[in-house]
Amino acid sequence: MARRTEALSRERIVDAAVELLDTVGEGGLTFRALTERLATGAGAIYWHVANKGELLTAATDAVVGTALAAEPDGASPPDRVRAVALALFDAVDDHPWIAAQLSRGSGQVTTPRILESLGRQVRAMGVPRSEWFSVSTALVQYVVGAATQNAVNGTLPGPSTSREELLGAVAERWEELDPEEWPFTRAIAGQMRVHDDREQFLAGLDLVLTGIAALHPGT
Amino acid sequence: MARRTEALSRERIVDAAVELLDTVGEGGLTFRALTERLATGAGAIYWHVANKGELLTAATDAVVGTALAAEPDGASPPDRVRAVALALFDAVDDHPWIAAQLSRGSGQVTTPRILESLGRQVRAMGVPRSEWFSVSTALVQYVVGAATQNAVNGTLPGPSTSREELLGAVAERWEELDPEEWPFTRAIAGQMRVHDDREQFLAGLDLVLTGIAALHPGT
DNA sequence: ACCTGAACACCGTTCAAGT
DNA sequence: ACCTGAACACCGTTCAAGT
Repeated sequence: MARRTEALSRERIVDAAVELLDTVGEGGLTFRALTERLATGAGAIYWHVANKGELLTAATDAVVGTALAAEPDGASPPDRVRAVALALFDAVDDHPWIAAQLSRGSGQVTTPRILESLGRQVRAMGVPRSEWFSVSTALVQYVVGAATQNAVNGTLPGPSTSREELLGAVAERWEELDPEEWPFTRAIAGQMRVHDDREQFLAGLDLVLTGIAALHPGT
Repeated sequence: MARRTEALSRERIVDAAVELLDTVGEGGLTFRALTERLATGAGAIYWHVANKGELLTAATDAVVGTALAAEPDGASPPDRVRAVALALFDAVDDHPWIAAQLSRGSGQVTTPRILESLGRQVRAMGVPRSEWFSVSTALVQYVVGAATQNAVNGTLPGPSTSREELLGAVAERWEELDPEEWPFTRAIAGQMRVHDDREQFLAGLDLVLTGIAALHPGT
């Protein structure tokens, strides 16, 4: 708290950006808000950061990097895949603005982190080398895709809405669809209301892991 | 071409928005550009559309809706899953701005279309009803996630760059990484250079489909 | 080398006024 | 009911000037 006049640095700028994104959302990250928060001028920020896009990429990379920094816990390679996947899932859940970011330019920079982390487990599972690329990429796509879409579902109405209300609202909308045109979606609306996001995420991951084990039985 | 004075309508506005997004990209969709293209004033557009967000959602929904409109071709349910998945894949490939959109508010509106289309095939595969939600959701997450991330990879440098140059650039970046820190990513950099996106997308889909068949053998 | 802050060009949205 | 277009508030970025 006593850091009145700490030197401006790229790191402090990125930290402030993450804070703003977390508290005020994507629309709240503004150079004016940043200058105020950092008690400086706009030009000072531009000295350390090329533009807003680079700042968003750096913020995304910082958060994901932290989430994946620890060596993944788990007795077996599939368990470690689950650990990595959950770490990312929780990071996106805590910082929903990451979702849109990963579907933009930031993905180019940040995805390799996820690929490296998951890929090592693919290798450890004994998948033949010729399939490393295909299998690890598919795994990354499921994990990032699922985590991302989950965050989308979590941010429709006001920030005060509870998880149950949110799922209930979606379920209600689904139940009002024309049954002629939307038979399947209507049939599962009830389960939307009661499902658990993390469990569902892990269940989907199990499909992929089972598929890997079946199609590429390791050594 | 002779439609000099066609009445303004929500549909014409959305069509113009899609055109702008396709040609000038996400940053090119501007109310000024729209008014010029439609030869009208800003207020006229706001009469038919609440705001820019709604316009983006409508544009996304229109494109995805068209892509999924046809009954999916295929002899078996898995084949029809592949048909639906490829239709979406190609739509995102042709309109890369959809990727970011699906990771934002538009997902809420558009995802049910994809869920319905894929879910019907899940049902046809004989997956027990209690697993419909879990399985269909996971499938949607893989398909949307993979299609989305693929579009991210396709739009780094200028629009003139060829597919090979693009993959080559990514592969090069990966090959320059520190091998101590990035052993796996470096090991697969070569395959990044030569892989085919659609094939890779289908290979990943096969992992999921195989997992479904293994964990939820139908009737 | 690093910071200040006014200025510029541009954007989404509104609204009184028209038909 | 639908359209016009000027006006408003706000944003990202630049840059001459300072230290």
